[in-house]
Amino acid sequence: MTLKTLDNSLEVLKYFSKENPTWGVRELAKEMNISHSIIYRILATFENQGFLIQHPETKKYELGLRFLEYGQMVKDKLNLSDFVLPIMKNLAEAIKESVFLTWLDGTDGVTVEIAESSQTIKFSVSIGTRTPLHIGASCKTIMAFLPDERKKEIMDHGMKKITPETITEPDKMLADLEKIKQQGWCFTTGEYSHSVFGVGVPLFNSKKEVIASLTIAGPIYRKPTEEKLPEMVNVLQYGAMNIQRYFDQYSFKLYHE
Amino acid sequence: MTLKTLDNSLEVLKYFSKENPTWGVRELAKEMNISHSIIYRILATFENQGFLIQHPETKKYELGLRFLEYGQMVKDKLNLSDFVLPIMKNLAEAIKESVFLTWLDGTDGVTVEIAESSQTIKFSVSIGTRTPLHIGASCKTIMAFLPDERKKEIMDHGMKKITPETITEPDKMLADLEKIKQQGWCFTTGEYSHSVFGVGVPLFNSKKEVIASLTIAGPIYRKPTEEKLPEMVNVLQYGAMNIQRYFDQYSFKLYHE
DNA sequence: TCAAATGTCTCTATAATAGAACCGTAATTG
DNA sequence: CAATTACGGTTCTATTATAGAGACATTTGA
Repeated sequence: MTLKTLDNSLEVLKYFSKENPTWGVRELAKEMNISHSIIYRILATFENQGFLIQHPETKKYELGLRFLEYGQMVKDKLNLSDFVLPIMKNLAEAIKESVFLTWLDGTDGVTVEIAESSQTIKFSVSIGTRTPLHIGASCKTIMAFLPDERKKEIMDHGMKKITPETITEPDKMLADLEKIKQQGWCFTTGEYSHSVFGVGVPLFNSKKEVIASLTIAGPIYRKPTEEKLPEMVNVLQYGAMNIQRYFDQYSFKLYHE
Repeated sequence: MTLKTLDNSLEVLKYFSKENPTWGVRELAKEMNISHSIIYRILATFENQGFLIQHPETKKYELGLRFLEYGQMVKDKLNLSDFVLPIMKNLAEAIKESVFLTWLDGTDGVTVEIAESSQTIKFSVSIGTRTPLHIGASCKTIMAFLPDERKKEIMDHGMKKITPETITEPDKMLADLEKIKQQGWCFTTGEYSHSVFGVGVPLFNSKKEVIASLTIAGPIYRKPTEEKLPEMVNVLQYGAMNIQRYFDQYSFKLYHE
């Protein structure tokens, strides 16, 4: 059983996004179809604790500095920048496309580390970005290696179509995942964004459970030809192997182990 | 009026620190002197929403990936890395000590950006670190330029002594702050940590209210001599002036403006 | 100049929470 | 190896905090 008040409050917090970073009390109440009194109390409480701040003139609320602290703590705990990021940077340089690490978190994949391509046109994504597991190479790579019951949970959780290419039919998805699992990698075009391609490979914990994926992505006009794809997969798998070795060696304990 | 349930829950969250990143239900309940049922419900609710995760074997809780997202959003909003960080890096190189930017947040100063010294022995601090405003050069610099009633609030909020050098007597503090305000900078030794010196200067918003400070810090054995100090202050003030110009120019809107 | 929208506050029926007691399991210890 | 302690999780009900409508003073904008 969960606390309803806290649950609602966290739901409110989720409306503070990159697209909508500031909210007025009644504005947010209208958006959520909730009484403005309730929203007011929630926002005021978050503000009291430094999780939100209120602009003294506009009276609107936005995320507070408290999140810097917590975000940094999570980052420190993941401890990817010392060993994993350099590997990713090398990869990005070799392939000349952006490389990113996606972590499994419930029914989402979360971008936890990025090495951007040096090209002027490149795939770009923020740390902390959250994507449903049925969308795109980085996420489907993870989903493919999950137990069947987890796959079902994720599909039951709802498969939103965000581009025409997004797969939303359960049967089609299962067939696709099966193929990914067998070949050990995933290649997609236009699923996450209509102008992006991606190639992903999985990463596992010591119990051989999938916990993350390593993915390269770039603009669709640079997508690999059928002959070039195996080579790209090879390079990516080599990088993943190095990261995997680090996970194994240091008995990478954080999350799902 | 604030929501008690949410308030308590956020208080619980604050126990997840760098020093104590993982907590079991009863362990945390004991620490907080609260029934373990209550703690359990709070932790379970946070976990449900991805703000905490539970280790499947030890059953202990730690911060979840959701904070990566929020932390990054706050960082993006501050938008310091493009213009301010390079200035800080230049400063750090010129002075050969670490330089950091501290933001006013309630009764605390929060480290929001860092340029580390290239020396092997250097002052090091994490982004998001929160320090009471009465401690150290970076914080006292801010406090000195706050209105008197805010100073009183901060002192009433409690002045913990964390080193022998920490000033905790209100009268002594006020005299110290007055001096800082008049000279426009602050030099401290051993207040934050017994082995650290710091020199700080204030930064203001468009209404001339203090919102942050720029500080250099290093090991106490490299602290500037009385003759060298003015030069160091000069270099620091020059950097601060550049940052200030950026704040003014781009009508730096985030927080306290 | 008037009307609509805003953040904040007050009130009370109602619904959610606190906290003790309990459960089965896992770890610890004599 | 048996007994004890500690653990996360659950159930129960008296108590308490919350939901939600409404009012208020300001501000905004037509």
